[in-house]
Amino acid sequence: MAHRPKLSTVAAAAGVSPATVSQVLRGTGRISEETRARVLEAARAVNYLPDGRAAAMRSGENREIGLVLHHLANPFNAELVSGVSDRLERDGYLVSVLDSRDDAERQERNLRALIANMRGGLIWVPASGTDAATLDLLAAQRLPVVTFLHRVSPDLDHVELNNARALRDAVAHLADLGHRRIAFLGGTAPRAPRTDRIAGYLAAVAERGLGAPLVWPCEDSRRGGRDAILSLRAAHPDIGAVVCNGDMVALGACLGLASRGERAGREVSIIGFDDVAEAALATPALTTLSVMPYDLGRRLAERLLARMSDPAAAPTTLRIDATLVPRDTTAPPSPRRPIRSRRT
Amino acid sequence: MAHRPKLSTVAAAAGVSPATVSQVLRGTGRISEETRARVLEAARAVNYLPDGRAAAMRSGENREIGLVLHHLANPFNAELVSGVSDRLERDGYLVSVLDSRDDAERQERNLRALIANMRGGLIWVPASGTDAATLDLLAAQRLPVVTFLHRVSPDLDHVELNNARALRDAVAHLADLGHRRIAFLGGTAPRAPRTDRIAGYLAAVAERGLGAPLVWPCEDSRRGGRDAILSLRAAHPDIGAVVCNGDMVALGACLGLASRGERAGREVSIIGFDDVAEAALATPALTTLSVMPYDLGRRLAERLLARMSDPAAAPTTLRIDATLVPRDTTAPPSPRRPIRSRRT
DNA sequence: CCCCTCTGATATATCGTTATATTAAAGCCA
DNA sequence: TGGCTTTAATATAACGATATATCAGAGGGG
Repeated sequence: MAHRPKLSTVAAAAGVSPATVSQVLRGTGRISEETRARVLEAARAVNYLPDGRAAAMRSGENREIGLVLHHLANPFNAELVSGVSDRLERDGYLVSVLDSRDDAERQERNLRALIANMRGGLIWVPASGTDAATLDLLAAQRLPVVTFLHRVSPDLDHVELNNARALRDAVAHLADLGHRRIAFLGGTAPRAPRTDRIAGYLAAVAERGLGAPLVWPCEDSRRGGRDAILSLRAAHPDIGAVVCNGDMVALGACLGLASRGERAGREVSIIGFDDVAEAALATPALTTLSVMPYDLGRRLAERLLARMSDPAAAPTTLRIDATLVPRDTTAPPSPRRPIRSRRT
Repeated sequence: MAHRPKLSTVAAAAGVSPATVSQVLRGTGRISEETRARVLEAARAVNYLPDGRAAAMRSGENREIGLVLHHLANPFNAELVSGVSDRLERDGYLVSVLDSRDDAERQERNLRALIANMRGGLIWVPASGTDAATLDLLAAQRLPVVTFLHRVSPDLDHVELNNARALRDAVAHLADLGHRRIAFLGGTAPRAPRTDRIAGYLAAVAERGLGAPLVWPCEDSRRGGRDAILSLRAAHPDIGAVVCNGDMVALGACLGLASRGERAGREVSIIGFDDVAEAALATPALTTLSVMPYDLGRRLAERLLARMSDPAAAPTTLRIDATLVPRDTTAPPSPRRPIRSRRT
């Protein structure tokens, strides 16, 4: 057998017509038990797998879902992917993941290829610099889309975090511990998730009457966080607590403190954002704002399924609250007061 | 316009036949400059994107590549994905990533869906428990495949690491520093990459005439490494150095030591495997066996491209050497002798 | 002035499925 | 026995693109 088996291969092997094979495999139409068995056996024997493209083209159905995000290496995203996949695979969908690396041009390429090749639906964390042309393109394809984190259009279903509230909670936690000078650390982009967080941070600092706010930008990565905490410590030794724009930044900051012989939760209190698996595991364990990425993925998937089943419904927005998980990197500001590690 | 634009939509808009539109977009046939311009303008105006499925079906070409691996959350894999994608996107392919989570059943489902929907090629890290039926299925589809890490068939192109040699280098490095009792930490599966590493480890220990070897299994994750180093320290306090089955295990082991108030490179020397980005960044910086995952991804991609361009060629095997990168978690076994942090 | 080539466009068949229409055979009832 | 329903299978026409064949008209040469 020189080529891959197709419907007619199975038909020939079973001695029936291609139409019959299709009906057997799809479970439609009237087929006698005897031919059904013969067809199934033949399909198994030649290792037949249907060509989903042809099937999808004819039937109009499509069970492929694209998931486009920024940065696969971030464990938050890895957990999100698991949540999305588990939920959608349960309904027989195939989820393929693309990493735009937050580059609008790569994202555009990826989306074009994705749309060209799979027509089911899209879960999308838009990259910075996403332009209107990309949105027009998506709209024209009538593809069910759910955006996450960054809203790019009022016409698309959207899921986002309640960032302002989360930051308020974080600042409140630190203020309750007795901290007066609290900085916000991380990010550089002047767009929605980060600006919302900063707004929440500034509002909370003002409400509580705390010391002058300080926004200290850095790349959102472990390395960025490590370098930033060092420059921050050098420039503002009086900062006693830091809320970070993500766990990777926070863990990087912990590393930075460690390299100075200091320790998060002693000289400086640190709060992350995301609650990646590593946060509970680190030493000291990271206090962070948990959004349960796996569960979030599931909810994103369900939004998309809802959209696919009713393409005409009005666009929805879902806002998810983060909950503060106190661990060992936050403590009262008493100088030189070591804390005992709480096991996790 | 109620539906997504297709070739005939563009044709109508430009006042030409669908065949002409196809020729313009594909750059084939003879088309006057004037109609070409009109067609391109029309395609842009209606936001046309070709249906790749129909095109692929007719032309037999396919520019979709699947990448199936174990565990997206491991940064090693994230870097690998980048390398693969960058190389293949350069040639106009779409790479979609699936995570089998090392579960043979999920892998089988994923592969079936993948093969059904995309017909270009596959880069595959087979899960444990991959069975012959899966291999038969793949073989019957005549899909170009490159396996990575785990060889499952002599008929498929394969890329693997020279694990035995890498472990030998690691043990040699520790022995040269003066260590006598060295353990191997990590993994549980009794299959190829790990058994090769253990074999190399045992051989090196024997050759060097070191103290009794010790294989200490654990889950290959940060958590697994952390827990394992604690139980290992408790059971065998005389072990002075550990070679780990991956950087995640090694970094976990460092965390475990830290939670005891110890430090990798002081009480115990630790060597990882993979050289993920975090390794150089951690405090202390992790000594590890580097395989340059990004570059490795590129090489995998090139293997696959070669296979796709010549499906009849004999299957090849590529064996990649890891190089030891000494950083701060390895040092002479002198008790209580702190080492200076080497910046990276 | 007719035949031939060249150009630029269109008509048609095809890829591998599935949905629908159609047919062949069998069973039933009067 | 003849018409009518029921069952089980097949024939046929799409889906949206591309490859190939075809065609109409312009220009050129004898």
